[in-house]
Amino acid sequence: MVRNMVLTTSEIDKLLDNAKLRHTKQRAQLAKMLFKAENRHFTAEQLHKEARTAGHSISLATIYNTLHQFRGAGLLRQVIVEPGKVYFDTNTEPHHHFYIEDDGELLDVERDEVTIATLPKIPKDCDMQEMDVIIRLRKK
Amino acid sequence: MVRNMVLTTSEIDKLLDNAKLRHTKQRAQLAKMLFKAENRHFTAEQLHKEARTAGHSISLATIYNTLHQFRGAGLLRQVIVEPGKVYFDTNTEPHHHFYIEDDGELLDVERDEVTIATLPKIPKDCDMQEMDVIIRLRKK
DNA sequence: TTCTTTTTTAGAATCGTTCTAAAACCCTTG
DNA sequence: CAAGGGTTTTAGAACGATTCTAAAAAAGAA
Repeated sequence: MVRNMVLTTSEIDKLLDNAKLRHTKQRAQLAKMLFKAENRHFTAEQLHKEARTAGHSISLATIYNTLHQFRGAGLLRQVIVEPGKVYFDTNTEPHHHFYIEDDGELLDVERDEVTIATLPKIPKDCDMQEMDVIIRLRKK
Repeated sequence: MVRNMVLTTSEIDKLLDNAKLRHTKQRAQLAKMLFKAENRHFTAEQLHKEARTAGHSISLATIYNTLHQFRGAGLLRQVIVEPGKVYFDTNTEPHHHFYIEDDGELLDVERDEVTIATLPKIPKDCDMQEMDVIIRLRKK
């Protein structure tokens, strides 16, 4: 996917097509906000506020619906680091996270910055889904 | 700490002393339920139900208060694997987790079953607090 | 015992998230 | 372009886990 700038209208059309989602104003606006050059971490509330600030009137319910649809389409990933709050991440490549507990900030850790030499034996009746590595930090 | 069986009354006294908590019926009952030979994972609700089944009448508020106090004393650790639900773990040694998504079950992974050869550079204004490794599994 | 402080408690409040059902929208087809 | 049928959006209610509140109970000190 092209991500070195804000997506053009036709790129958004393509993105929604690939995700098998109908084209609506709200989904296009959110896609445009989210899929830019830089990956980002955010919560539903944060995105809602940001959308309102940008002049888009999108209900919170639609934010949640759309985030889950984008996630289902593999465009977003969930990160769970704190009780009672879900972060979303536009970086869907395998990677890890720093979590700065003081201000609730998430930072990506590239996959090759953590080398995992041994993995435990997976219980034989299970398949591995994914591995999350979260390094919790505190400001000095 | 002795943990190869149910704690005796005097061991519970010692545990509460070390934690700098006053001795109350509820804290003693919960300590007795939690700190046994086997480490365990549980939520506040689960423990509440279990306490009622065991014939102890402990309010949910007290369960939450006590779990946080035990955690503050280093007797419990929190594990966050699912939005909107906190697990507690009696194993406070550094270790990792399998999380079986189908039934919400947590399993310990001993520290030495995962070898982490390289760690990322910690941002210079931060200290590492802890590292959580969660391996998500799904039943075949 | 009596006094003071701490703990427990039931229930209200809160927070993030999901649900509901009605209105708005989108996409045909005639 | 109008009508019709399926989707999407929406406001607000509902929900589940957790925290708060303020009053009653228990603990410890004197």
